[in-house]
Amino acid sequence: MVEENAEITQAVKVYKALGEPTRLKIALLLTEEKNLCCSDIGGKLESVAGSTLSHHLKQLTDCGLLNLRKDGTYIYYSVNREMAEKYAPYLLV
Amino acid sequence: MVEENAEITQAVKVYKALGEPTRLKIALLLTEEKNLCCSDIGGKLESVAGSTLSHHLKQLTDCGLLNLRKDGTYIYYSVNREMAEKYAPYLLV
DNA sequence: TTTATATTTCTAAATATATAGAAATATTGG
DNA sequence: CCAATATTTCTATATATTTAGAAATATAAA
Repeated sequence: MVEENAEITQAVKVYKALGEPTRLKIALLLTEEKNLCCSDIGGKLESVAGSTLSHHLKQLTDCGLLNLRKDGTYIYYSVNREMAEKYAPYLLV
Repeated sequence: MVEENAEITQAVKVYKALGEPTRLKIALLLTEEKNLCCSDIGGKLESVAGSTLSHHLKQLTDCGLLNLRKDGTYIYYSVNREMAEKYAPYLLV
């Protein structure tokens, strides 16, 4: 019998985060170009409201796929390579 | 500007399929034990209706992650290793 | 052919998710 | 301090997903 455990819960979170077009694009963007902030990312996607973007970035960071670095008013995001390698090396060009 | 293309659409499908606990468990089950049929799988999961299982298996096969082989009344499923290697080698123990 | 078993399709309901506007919070620069 | 900019939180709505019962379909075995 397969059970729900922390391992599975974690993997599901990561794959759920990647299983949505805007979020997958964000992850791909950040493998090409490191350290983009929320509004940089918004500028590279077609018409996404800031609040929407914020929710997507939260999911991507909550599952551990993105790292963030605060610098003043800005928050710079980058892909956590260990996580990408473990769950989705597809992301890593 | 990041655009929606066939590549991204395909990857989103795969990750969406894996981003749900029951489906991830099915995928993991099938990497351990090849060629299980729908009801075998049902027997290894906790209380999932046949119709529900059928929908999950459809999503997993539609995105290309599972192969199927019909044999009489049964349909045997197995993981498509190329796909798993490309998108989610995490699955492959 | 009838029966039993496996799987799918149809349908409906409950739940979850994506979306964005408005207000709130945070930080920098003037 | 005040104004400008970045991001988040709150709230609501539209859409999508998960779920399963019942009926339908398919195949094999008696």
